[in-house]
Amino acid sequence: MANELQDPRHSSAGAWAKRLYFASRAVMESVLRPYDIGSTQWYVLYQLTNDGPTMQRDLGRMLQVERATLSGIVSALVRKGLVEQTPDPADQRQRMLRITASGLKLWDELPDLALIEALAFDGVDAAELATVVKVLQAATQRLNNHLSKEIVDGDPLQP
Amino acid sequence: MANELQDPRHSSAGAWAKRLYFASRAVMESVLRPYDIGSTQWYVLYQLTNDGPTMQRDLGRMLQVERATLSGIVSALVRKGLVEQTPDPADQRQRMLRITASGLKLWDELPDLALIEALAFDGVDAAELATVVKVLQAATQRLNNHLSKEIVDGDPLQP
DNA sequence: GACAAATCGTTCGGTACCTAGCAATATTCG
DNA sequence: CGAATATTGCTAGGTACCGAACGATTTGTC
Repeated sequence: MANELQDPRHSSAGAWAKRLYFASRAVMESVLRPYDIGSTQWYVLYQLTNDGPTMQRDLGRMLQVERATLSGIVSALVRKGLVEQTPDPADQRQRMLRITASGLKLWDELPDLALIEALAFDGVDAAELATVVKVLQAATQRLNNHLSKEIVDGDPLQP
Repeated sequence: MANELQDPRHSSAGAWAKRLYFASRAVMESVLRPYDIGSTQWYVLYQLTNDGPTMQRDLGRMLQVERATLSGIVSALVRKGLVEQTPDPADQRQRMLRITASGLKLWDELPDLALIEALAFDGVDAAELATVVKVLQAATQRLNNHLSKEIVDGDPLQP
């Protein structure tokens, strides 16, 4: 992101969004390290445990992650024997993901990561939190809009 | 981050922080793609152009990036011939980074990335923006504190 | 002066993210 | 029906991040 410019940048909301993201990931990964899984792998296990077998395609949408990315994450879990990946009989293009017995066993040992979110925003005023969500959401949308327009119009940042 | 849980998570401030970070990076990278450099590589060029030759050690602190990470970024820039890395005569452990003529030439062609930050938060109320920074900063700090304590106390999330 | 400790950069292995392009399979439409 | 199109997942190659371990060098201390 290169957001640590002296000027407006190192104290900007964007820079803090990045820092929070990395701090949050660092906590999750330090908690998960002993179990040898990463933060997104954790979510896949969460999903498969709580909602049962899921199509890889649908999981990608829930996670908002590209197919290529999820492909790597799933293959890591399959390699570790925690998840089973089988072709869907109805549509051979799709893959069905299912947690294995070994995956379920690991899941039961895992600490509750939801506490991290609680820890981060503990005691913050609800109205302020709502403002944060509103502003970040709006900013994200503006950037994403810009991104789509760019494809059509060329690069508006370079007049 | 695995922050897209149905429950409180996919609408939480933490999840939006992640989304904003990635949206912001996506915009930067789409702008920089034609020039074949990444967002952090851009910052290194920015620094070397504006503040002159810099120690790799100091650059790491400015960017708040681990030595291992910066090492890779610098070697990518050196490979592309944009940056020159030489040992500091005074302290042979340290490396001095300097932009090359070719790097300077590229820099002059690059669009102004500062506009991205402006675009994202355009028209947002200043007071709200201040709240966002305050909350994100506090949350980051809580997580980082937790991280340091964890090393001493073991894992407080797992009672 | 010599040995221990700290610092700096690199390499290695891992996670998570992306685009681009490919192969296999489904679907749509003439 | 059969050809064009869309969807799904994969690989390859790139960026950006981390921790751990290693070598080289400097600093601190006895």
